[in-house]
Amino acid sequence: MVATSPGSGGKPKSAPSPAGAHGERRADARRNIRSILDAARSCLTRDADASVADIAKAAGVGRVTLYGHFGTRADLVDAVLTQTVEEADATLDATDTTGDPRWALTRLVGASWQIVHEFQSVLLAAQRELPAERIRAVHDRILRRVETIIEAGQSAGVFRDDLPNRWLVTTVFSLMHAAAEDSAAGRLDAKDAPEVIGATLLAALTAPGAAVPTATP
Amino acid sequence: MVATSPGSGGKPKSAPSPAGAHGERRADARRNIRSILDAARSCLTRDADASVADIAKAAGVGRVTLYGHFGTRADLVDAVLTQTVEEADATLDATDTTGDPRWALTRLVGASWQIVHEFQSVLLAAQRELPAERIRAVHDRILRRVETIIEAGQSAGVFRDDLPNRWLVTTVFSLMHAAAEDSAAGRLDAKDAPEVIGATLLAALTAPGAAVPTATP
DNA sequence: CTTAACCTGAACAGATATGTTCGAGTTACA
DNA sequence: TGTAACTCGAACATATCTGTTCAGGTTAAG
Repeated sequence: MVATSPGSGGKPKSAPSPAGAHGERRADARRNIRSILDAARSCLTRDADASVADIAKAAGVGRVTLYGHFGTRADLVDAVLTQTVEEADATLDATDTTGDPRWALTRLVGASWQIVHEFQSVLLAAQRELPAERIRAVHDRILRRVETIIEAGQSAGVFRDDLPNRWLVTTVFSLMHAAAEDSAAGRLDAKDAPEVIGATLLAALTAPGAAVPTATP
Repeated sequence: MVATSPGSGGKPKSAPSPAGAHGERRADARRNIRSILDAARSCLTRDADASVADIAKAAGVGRVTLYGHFGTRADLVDAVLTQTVEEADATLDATDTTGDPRWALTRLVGASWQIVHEFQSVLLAAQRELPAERIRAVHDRILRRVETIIEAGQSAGVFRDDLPNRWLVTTVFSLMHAAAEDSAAGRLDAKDAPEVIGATLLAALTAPGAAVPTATP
């Protein structure tokens, strides 16, 4: 037996917990986990259906080793998604979300676009393997960020208040990912995307009766 | 041999063409094709990953019979998608798209919603099996319809002209399907959807500097 | 009625994954 | 340097689905 603790007798799936609790693995193990995660992201970015074997090979690691760290393909995909989203979240941490909520949103879109665009395929893989609620949960922090900006805009009277906020958040995400798809299909130039998305969202969030803001200053 | 003409020697896939050209099949064959198509739509609506065996059983037909009519699972999914979209297109034919393009669009959204909502899972199945370009092609007529309304709105000066039209079309579709997902996840009441989508789109399509229209008269 | 089209279940062929197990070899680390 | 953690490849065990073939039974249609 490698690392799977044979404690409980249930399904041995998705519980390769190696040492005690976490983080106390050997140096080479940690190194391999990194390699696997990197390779997985790289492979899934190119092909959302990349097999575990492909990923292991790309990581320069045996398939068995991979399964020693990730009990299931789904676990691996989950880990990659989580890591990627956390990275995006870190980027957003460095983004100014103060001032006029309209430009705050514009900045947020601009900062997110790169990652949404590049790792679109990872999300696709997740959508095929993970339950929708899980994906939603992973995005929770980012979702909240968007909601906060929307609420700020509503308080400031520059964003509409006549639709459910959850829907407005959905709108933001939906258009970002739609742009990523259009970009992948060659229907939208990636470099134009942030501006296009921003312009669309700014209008979409404007209250009926109010004027759509013209351009980001 | 059942119906597959052994004419050419290439791959016998996706070419179960039975009789001469088309339509000249026996009555029971036509009946079964209908059953299969209906069952497939029903099954795929509940589960986008429904197997061919499930569909055949639901259709009250042997699996072999199914393969006699549809060379491949992909062919079947394609047929179901095509039929569904054509149905939607027929509905849109009965929809008034004259008059103010803003309300024409609202009406179009309202007429489409029911089908988009109900058969969302069929689209999902198609996205897993068919190339994106094919899906796009199937939607061609509907896509064009939307584009026509957008152009009309631009000519009338009520829709924005500062973004690529293709993107505006994408926006319309994206929000419709996002609403379907939100609805399936219980985040949006299906009966509110047409109004919510319409209100969002009307704003999104408004030109910078102009006022967002208030409500459908 | 006669025949060719059609249907049938069962069984075969094959691909393609995912996980797991094994025995033996490395490597980190105290 | 000893030992436990870790890794390796290969093979095994499923599983699951897609397509295909067969041999014989129905049914539509002229």
